[in-house]
Amino acid sequence: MSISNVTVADGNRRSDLIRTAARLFRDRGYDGTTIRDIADAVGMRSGSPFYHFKSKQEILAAVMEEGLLACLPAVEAIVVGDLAPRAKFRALVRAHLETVLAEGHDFIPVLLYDWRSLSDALRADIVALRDRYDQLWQSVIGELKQAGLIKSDSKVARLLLMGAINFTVQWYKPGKGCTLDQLADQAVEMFLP
Amino acid sequence: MSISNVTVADGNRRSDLIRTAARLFRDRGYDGTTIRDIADAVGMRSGSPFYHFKSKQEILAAVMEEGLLACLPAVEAIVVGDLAPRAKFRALVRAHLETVLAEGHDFIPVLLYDWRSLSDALRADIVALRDRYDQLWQSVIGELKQAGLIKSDSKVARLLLMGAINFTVQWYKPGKGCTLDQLADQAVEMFLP
DNA sequence: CCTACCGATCGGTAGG
DNA sequence: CCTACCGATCGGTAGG
Repeated sequence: MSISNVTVADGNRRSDLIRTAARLFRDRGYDGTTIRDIADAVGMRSGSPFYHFKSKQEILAAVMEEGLLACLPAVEAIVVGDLAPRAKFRALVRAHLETVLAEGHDFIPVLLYDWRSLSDALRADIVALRDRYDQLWQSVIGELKQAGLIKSDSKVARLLLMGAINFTVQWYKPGKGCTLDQLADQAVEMFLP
Repeated sequence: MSISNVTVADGNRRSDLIRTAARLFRDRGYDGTTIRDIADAVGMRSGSPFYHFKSKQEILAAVMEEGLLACLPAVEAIVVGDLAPRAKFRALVRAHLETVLAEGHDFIPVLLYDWRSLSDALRADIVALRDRYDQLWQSVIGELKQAGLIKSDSKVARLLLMGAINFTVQWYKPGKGCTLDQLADQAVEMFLP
């Protein structure tokens, strides 16, 4: 039981580091954030994060991995659900906006912003998860195409659509302008006839 | 005349630095590129770029400013031209794809990728140019809306559309998949009824 | 534009 | 997880 307690405590501190790093990485970028920044923000000394992670890079990878693992289930549920193509697309867009824009959801924005900062070795681990996410989108786009709601090449369509949604990270301010629901409605209305 | 020669020579070296910095910033990011990298690539010693620029930040600002100044005229010509709304939008998308994806066009991708890296003081100088560019897009979107080709809010429409196009920077590989012309056609076909 | 250099910062480590 | 530290790198500068 004491071992279990230690494990839990370690897990919490590790989670603290990941969550805090995500916020800092999102605000200042990976290179603009130092280990000291992260340690300060969670109340550790500058050397202590390396008790939980082998390197700063591994913190970045953990942020991205946790972000993907957190958002995949909801999207998978949408995809296997039996909504009509248009409604399914709307749900997908809405879920993605939540993942990317909701307060405290800093993980996927870090993935989008700082993908380049991740070393090749660690990137390989994340790519599999990212591909899974992309495939889910691809399958919904495929249904749209079959339903005649999209005419162009499915792959390019997916990339353009995800690009439009992902880029909201750069301009959307929570509480200003429209809500995420309104934004989802507008996007669907714009992209589907 | 000797003064004029010196000025020209300086201008060339300065341009070399800007162009080379743009390429390196695009490939490795602003923080991932050192002054030594840039100096090496143009055949200078590490201290010499500071003869042309006060700081690394000013090189970044110069890259972004030059990129905007270079792409504004073509877009302005399109906007004041008398194409029909749909054709005008197509021309705008095509021009923007060229700006962002054509080989050697590294300036605007740097602006998109590393906007955050620019200090507040220098960013203020660039914002005016960037706003001008955005306004040109906004006016074309406005024409689309008046023509009934777009239903949703014009500002959100512009941000989503520009996002889709800007995000191509992250996935498009010149010479692989489709050409810029095909990509422009697909985008227009997708976004307009 | 080069030489020679500095001051600061930063990721990371040894030892406890 | 802390203390104490190091080795490397980096933006930038003085003086020519």
